[in-house]
Amino acid sequence: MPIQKVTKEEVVNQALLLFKKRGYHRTSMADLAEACGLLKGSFYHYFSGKEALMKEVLGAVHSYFKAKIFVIAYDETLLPRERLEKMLAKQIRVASSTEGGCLMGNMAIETALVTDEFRPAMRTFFDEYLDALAHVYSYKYDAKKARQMAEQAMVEYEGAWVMVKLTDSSHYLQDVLERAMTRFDAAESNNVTEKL
Amino acid sequence: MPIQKVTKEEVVNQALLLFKKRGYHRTSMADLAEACGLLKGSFYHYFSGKEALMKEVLGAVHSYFKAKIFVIAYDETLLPRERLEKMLAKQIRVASSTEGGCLMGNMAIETALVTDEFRPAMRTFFDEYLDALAHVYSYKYDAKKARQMAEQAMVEYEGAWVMVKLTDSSHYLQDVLERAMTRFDAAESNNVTEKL
DNA sequence: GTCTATAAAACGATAGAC
DNA sequence: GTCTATCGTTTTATAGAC
Repeated sequence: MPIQKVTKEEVVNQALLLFKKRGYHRTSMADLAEACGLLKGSFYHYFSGKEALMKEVLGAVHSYFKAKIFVIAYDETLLPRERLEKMLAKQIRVASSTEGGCLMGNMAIETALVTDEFRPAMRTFFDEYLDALAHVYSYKYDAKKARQMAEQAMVEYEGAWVMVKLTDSSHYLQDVLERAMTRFDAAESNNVTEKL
Repeated sequence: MPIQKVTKEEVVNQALLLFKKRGYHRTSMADLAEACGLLKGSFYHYFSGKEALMKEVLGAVHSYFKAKIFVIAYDETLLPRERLEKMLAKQIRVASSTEGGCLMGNMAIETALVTDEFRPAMRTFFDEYLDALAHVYSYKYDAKKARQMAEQAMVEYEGAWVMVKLTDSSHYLQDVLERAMTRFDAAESNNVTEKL
């Protein structure tokens, strides 16, 4: 009797952990199957292939961020400053809770120039991410400046993971958070400050 | 027939181009051989294997940056501000001149958590890079602050490539340069500014 | 002959797919 | 579990320079 040993959701979750830690090309279907306690052939019952599996993983990450991270930016029960801090802190905490840093950033670096398969999903993710950050900054800055601040926070965050992976010192991530907050607070200061 | 079709240097250079564009795991020995006009077996007269080849590539990149980029930071014929701008602009120009962005950053993301083989070489590279940037900032800031500024420029630069790869818009890199210069110039301002 | 860069063929292992 | 393709690697042979 075809009793399902693991749900599709669990398979996606295990795949997320492995892809995040070992990357796309270094993670084999056998690795994934073993992590789920399945025979590797069983995978094709859930997904049409490795690419389709990764797309589901990216979709799951996107859904999670939409529901748990991006929404914070629009939570009107919090002050804008609190939203920014909560958003960035949570994102750092979530990404740090399992090995591998930011899956979207990793995949962008590893696959963006090799295949177009994952690009649309990743672009949408980062667009919404930037929109959320820019929305918070827009309480203090005009739209253009808010967008720049969002982009700056984003590139600092992604770049910080490069250094964290090499050095194992997480202060790079904390510094990203602190600077993002400092820039938010600096809006009242002089023009020179605003340009930073 | 000891008539060399390609020199070892040319092999390393071709490998650099391919590894930069397609990543380590997506680049096969056959790909590399084809790019050099050789059969893949012939590679093993130059290198003991793929890892050894990559190590040579990383060494070549390091040597290039030492000779052409890092030295700018210590060039006393230039003003400190000019050094910073020249350094960052040249690095952006060099990395953008061929596909794939920053090889060191790409490799850090792709391999740092999977193997320790390349880690020491990459760490040394980024350490010297940070030292060079911090040295320039140290003309305007104390050692600790200069180091933070260097780290910020670094993470912004590496993170910018994530966005460039996804969006094909290079403004992310120009913004990194502009902000690094603005922070350099902001040293004379008030304390709030200096913290950015 | 000896040396060496390349070609050619084939190795075992492992990949993704079914 | 089996398939086929391809991976990195190894081996053998060949061709030209000394």
